[in-house]
Amino acid sequence: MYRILKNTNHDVTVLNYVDDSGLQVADILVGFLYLKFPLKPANSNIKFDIYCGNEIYVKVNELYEKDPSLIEKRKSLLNKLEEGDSEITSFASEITTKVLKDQLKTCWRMKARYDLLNFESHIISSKLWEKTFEKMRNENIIIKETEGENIGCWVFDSDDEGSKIIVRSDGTATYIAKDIPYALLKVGTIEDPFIYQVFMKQWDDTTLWISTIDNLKDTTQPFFFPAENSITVIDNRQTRLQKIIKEILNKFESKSNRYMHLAYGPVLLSSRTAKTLGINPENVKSVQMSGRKGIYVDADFVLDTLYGKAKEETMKRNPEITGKDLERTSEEIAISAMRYSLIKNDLEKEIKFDMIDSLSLDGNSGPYLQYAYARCCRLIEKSNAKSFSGDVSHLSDRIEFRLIKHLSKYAIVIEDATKNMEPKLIAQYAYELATLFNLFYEKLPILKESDADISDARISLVEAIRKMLEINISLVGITPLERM
RNA sequence: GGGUCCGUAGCGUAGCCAGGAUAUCGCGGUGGUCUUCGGAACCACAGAUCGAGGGAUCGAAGCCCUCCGGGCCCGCCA
Repeated sequence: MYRILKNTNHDVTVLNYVDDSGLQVADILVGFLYLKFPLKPANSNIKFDIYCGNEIYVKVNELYEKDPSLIEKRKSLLNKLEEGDSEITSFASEITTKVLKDQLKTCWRMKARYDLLNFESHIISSKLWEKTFEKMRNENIIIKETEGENIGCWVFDSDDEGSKIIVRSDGTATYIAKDIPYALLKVGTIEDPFIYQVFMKQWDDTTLWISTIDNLKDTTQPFFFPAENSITVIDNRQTRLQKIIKEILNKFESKSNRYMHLAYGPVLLSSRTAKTLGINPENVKSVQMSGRKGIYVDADFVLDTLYGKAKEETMKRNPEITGKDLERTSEEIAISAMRYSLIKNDLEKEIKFDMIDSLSLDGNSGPYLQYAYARCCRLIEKSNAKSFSGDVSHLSDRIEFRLIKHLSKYAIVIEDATKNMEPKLIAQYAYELATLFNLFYEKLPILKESDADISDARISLVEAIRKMLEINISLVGITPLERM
């Protein structure tokens, strides 16, 4: 969506909310401090984020059942984190930063990019949460329960979602609580308290900023808030919580129309793929992933496998591509296969991930689009055409008319995709264009055409297709390749 | 139980919101195209009572109702 909005002249800022506090951080700390997990994984090929998330986190959670004293240790760590114990806090920050950097590597590999990282821990330490809590109390948006099972908690009573605890009876803020000031910040109801610093440069040469608690007042500060419209992109399992947040925004000011939840469906594992991971689902079509249970496939593994296949194919077809070019080409093919499979269907529909099906580079796939583009490029290159002034009136075949008609729908498709937030429309449009082109290529001679007028017209048509493919596949984050 | 989303060939999907004629595409299957403009391609065939039933309509996969089946949400977890 970032690419689509940006290219339709919207001023877009991409925020990434980093969940760097709470229980899961304490779990990892228990692993390092009490269970004496080494600071570096024994196998140096394992990324640090995977090490923490899939080894330490899993083991620690298993051990809680056998050794309840660990739970006490976690609680004491959590308290120290919330009180800001300097030794524990800085260790935690060291760990979460390392995890974050490794997670970003994978995101970047898939061509995601961000403008700003916001940290959950900063929502607390900047007093943003405190101010929001005070406001909500003052305006009676939340009330303190004096009886019943939620006694002592601050609760929001939603009109149609029931009541929701915002602050626990021990005074700590729940998960949803920290989303409220963040939402208020986005629409501009509260002032931005953060100071920003450059975190690093990204793959697309843009700057990634982070909020910081350090004092850097002399530096030039960028402005990130407020936004005219904010789009919160999150799993459709969070729909209920997002509705509650919207409702709370409305209690402050009627700005909730500027806050929208763009939901997407989760990636599930096909039962076939789940079986290969040792789970035996009975009569079930798909299985939810769970890091804690070890039921998952990780993105890097899939990309690495795709990369291997793409490399093999590329070497077979294009022996002259070698070295860095070969690596780059194979990587771009792998990424296009993955990205396209994630966006070609409805955003809200769950994605059934199957290890075997997803490794296919044929049919309705990202590489198919790249292939059509590469074919266009080679035709243009071989034609030695300097300009494209072929006369369309020389075109007369039905397939040529269909192509021209399809090309002309471009603006409508982009508008539709943008207004309705449906990136799949662009993917589908590009796929149909590629399909029509392949048919055209198969049925009609282009360079071989003996009539020069017709040939020129067809070359011009190919150039139009090439350009349109380039624009559209780029919009969905696929890199056009001249050779593959 | 309440809310919500979904059910289209063996599998995965488009079309549904803004109703029109023989329901899209891919994978898989079968059979073809090929002295190649690069076969990651193209063509053909087989494969679907669009979950079931009812309703309004000249007309329903689509809209309304009922039922059946399934997912997700309904934590002082995040």
